[in-house]
Amino acid sequence: MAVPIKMPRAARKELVTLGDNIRVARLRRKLTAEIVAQRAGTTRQTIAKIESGNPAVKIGTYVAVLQALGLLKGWGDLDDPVGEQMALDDLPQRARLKNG
Amino acid sequence: MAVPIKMPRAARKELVTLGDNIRVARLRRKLTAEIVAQRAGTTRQTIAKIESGNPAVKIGTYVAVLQALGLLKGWGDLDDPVGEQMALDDLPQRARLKNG
DNA sequence: CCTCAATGTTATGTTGAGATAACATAAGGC
DNA sequence: GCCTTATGTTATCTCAACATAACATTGAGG
Repeated sequence: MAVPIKMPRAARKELVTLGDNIRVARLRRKLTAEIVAQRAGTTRQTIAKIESGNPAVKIGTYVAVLQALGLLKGWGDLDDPVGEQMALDDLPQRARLKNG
Repeated sequence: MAVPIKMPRAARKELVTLGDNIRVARLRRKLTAEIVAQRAGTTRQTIAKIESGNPAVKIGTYVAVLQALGLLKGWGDLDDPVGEQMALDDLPQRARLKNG
């Protein structure tokens, strides 16, 4: 029960992919869900949720699991196709809509 | 109040980086937090939490925000340094500890 | 195969995430 | 500088995520 949550297909698919990758990484390392759970400070059941792509899991738990598997480095670096230019310092601190 | 949550430094840092990247992407697109929140089906406050790297946010919300900014594609594809080889099909379905 | 550990599944209680709302502050365009 | 509005901040309430626990199933190895 507890149908995971309503989400756009593309988004859900991406989470399932991430979950699959995490599971593969875990099995490659021959680690049980229990062990990874302990290392990440969570439970076996939550690991299962992550590996199944359940969107209702805190990102902090995801990150802890990635770290437990040695997959964390550079994870937060998403490259933006839109922004070849402009770093945070060069951007306005606020967005302003058209007729403001 | 509400100190975000206890986490390893590296993990926290990675989340802050992700949040920064999301903020930059939003500002580049000249979108207000309010607009992004609507598109992602959440609230302005939660967008703020994400951009500040708060680990206590559901990953589903993160994904929805990434999608709202056009940053979703390929996000779930993390490359595992350990596994040059072996796909999911070739792996045992369960991990088995040493003296099993 | 036969065993046992790893995983699936379900139930329950607690705690905090997140929605909602209201007010304060400050950035940006004019 | 003004004025508008994006964002910061705080408070309250609800509901579900997560931990815990107990039982069922199934795969990996000997």
